Amino acid sequence: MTTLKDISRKLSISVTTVSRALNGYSDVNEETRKRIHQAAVELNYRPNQFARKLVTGRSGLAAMVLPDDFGITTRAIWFEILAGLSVEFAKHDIDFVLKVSPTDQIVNTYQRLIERNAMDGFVVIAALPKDERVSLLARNDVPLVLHGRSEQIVECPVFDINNYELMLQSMQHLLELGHRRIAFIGGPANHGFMIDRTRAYKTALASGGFPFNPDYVACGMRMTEELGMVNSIRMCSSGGEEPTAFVCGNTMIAKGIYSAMQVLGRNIPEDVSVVAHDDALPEYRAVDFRPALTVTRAPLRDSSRPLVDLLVRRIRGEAVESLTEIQEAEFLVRASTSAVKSIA
Amino acid sequence: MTTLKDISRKLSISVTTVSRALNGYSDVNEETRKRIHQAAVELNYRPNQFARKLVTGRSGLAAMVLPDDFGITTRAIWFEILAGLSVEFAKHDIDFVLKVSPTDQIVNTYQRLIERNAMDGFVVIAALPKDERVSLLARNDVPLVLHGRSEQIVECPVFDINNYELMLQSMQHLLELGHRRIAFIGGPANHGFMIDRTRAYKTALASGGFPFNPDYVACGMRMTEELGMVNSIRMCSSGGEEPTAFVCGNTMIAKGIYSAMQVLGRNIPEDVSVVAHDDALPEYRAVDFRPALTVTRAPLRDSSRPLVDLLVRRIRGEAVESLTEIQEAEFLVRASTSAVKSIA
DNA sequence: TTATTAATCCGAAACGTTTCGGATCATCGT
DNA sequence: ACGATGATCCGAAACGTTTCGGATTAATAA
Repeated sequence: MTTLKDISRKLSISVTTVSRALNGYSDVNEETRKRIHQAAVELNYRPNQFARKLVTGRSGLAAMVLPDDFGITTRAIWFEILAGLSVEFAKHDIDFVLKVSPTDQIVNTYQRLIERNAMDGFVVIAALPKDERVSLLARNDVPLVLHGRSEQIVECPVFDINNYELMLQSMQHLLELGHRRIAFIGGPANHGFMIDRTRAYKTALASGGFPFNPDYVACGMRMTEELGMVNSIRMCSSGGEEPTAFVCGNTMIAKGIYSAMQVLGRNIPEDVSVVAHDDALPEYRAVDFRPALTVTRAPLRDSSRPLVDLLVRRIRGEAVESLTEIQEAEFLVRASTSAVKSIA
Repeated sequence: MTTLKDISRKLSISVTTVSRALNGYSDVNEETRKRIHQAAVELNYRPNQFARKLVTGRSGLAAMVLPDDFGITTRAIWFEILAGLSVEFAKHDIDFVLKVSPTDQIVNTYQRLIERNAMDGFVVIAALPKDERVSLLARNDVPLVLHGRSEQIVECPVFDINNYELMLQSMQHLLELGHRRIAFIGGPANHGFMIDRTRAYKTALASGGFPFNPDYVACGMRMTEELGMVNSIRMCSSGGEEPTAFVCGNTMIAKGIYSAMQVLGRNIPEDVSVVAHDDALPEYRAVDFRPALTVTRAPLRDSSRPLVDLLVRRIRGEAVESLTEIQEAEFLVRASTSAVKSIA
């Protein structure tokens, strides 16, 4: 392993100057900088990040901690997120460490990580309105980036998609098609994105002058096929007025509804329209649904870059006010929605 | 952040002694060790792993690098592995870093990681008989643990399930039920585990005196439902003699075969028997198949602990000869296998 | 000419550990 | 009484960086 001292010796230049040359300080002659750089590549020099950490306080490590029961979603989706983060962090020369912890130990895990003081920052997914993780990190002044907005007044960078707007779009589309009894099968009621979407759902109904029926909205901890299946079946066989359209928190839920409708002998979109939010998961491609699924689309893949960029800028000490990014979703009308059946 | 020096000052004991006390050396009085420990918890002392790394050379970091196209399997399964590794490493106070890299850049990624010299070790999954990753790591003398056996003569700890034996068991079961035309739908032909299983497949046939028919074995890069589906359909509609039984590389493939058989109007197990190897993935529970699936079972979850333990022991410098662990699979007969239909 | 200034460079300290090579002191065997 | 032994402790160096506070020289301004 070659060190600064090796370069220093080889060139008869002080370690200080070698360090400053390599770090781009202005007080080193262009000529000697060249020589130093050249020697560095010749000797295949790699700075020792641990020595550096010791003096700068930055380790080149960022972490994410996940619940071992996979929380709101599935393994596949967590992996999608992890993979994206890993490659984006790598672009900034940051190693991405993954912590998995029993759900009831999550806060303790954060606590220990904070105490060890080894991570430059954290990414926190699926913010709750009052999020203990967030307040803990913020209180200890460790950089974090948040996926999903939080009610807390905490100075940290945030990335989110515009959940309110995308829900509004879906609803307007369905309302224009004449639907009135629109069901909403979403995710965990306490999460920020669900709160936004539910608000938009109610707003859209109200702005059309239509009643809000609580029986038409279903929440569930895990946004899976099963959730879509059991809730759509329940809603369609309660004996009361059935919904004529479903809007789904994601494409997995939609998949469940497709199965349910097949079981119940309902046709999409003739009998019931379906629209979903699409995170663009390769395993659940909305275009491959039969019929192809109408969606609001915001690829999960696309969120890793902004998340990482925001966190890196925070770590570098940029002002937090500028560090908020809201992404709009695309709206893609396909074959799963059509005008409501006239009530013969 | 409290350091050794703080404890040292508070107790008027040298930094050396504090360090040695905390690290369990024998040359410190039991009484003072007590005082030191107490002060350590009072001050909430956490050793600075970077300072430690600087002098010991160990960083408390272990890594795994994955292809961004997910290689032989699915996101969900990679996540299952990652989660297991993360919690097991945590037990040894090691942070687990995840690297995702374009498939054709994997070796470069390893190269860079080795040069940076920041990782204490690597875990390498799905060994190829001649594996460039393995030889690269071994050549640079960095600790690794291998999942799956490799032909290479490289001194590294290995964990594997007994692929040969489990295949033999499945085959014997089917042969005893009278099956002769047994198809094998497995994974990528170049991987160690496939080589072992294929060898067992042939051995079993040969030992019964039955012919090996290459049309009955199908390999594929990705062991998914699709692989099971298309290959079983192909085999059952080629016009020639159809297989009476399938053995599958995993339960996803079996799921694909179940779908295919339904499409083709075949009944399991009346028309065709199915047995699979079961990694115990929560999303594909063999007992939940209809009919319940006969399997050889070796939970993937169970592999993280031995993998991590082996790597940790290797890092600590234990002799490598002892560091090989082969796990036997359970054999569970359920409803998907039955005696072959008599050729009326 | 002389004091300033700018351009380059460098010594030494610091970050928080671990570890080598003793030092000190009481006890023990003879 | 005296060297040996064992128990307990410690100073200082080392790991590889960064950075503070100058030092040196040459060019510029007065």
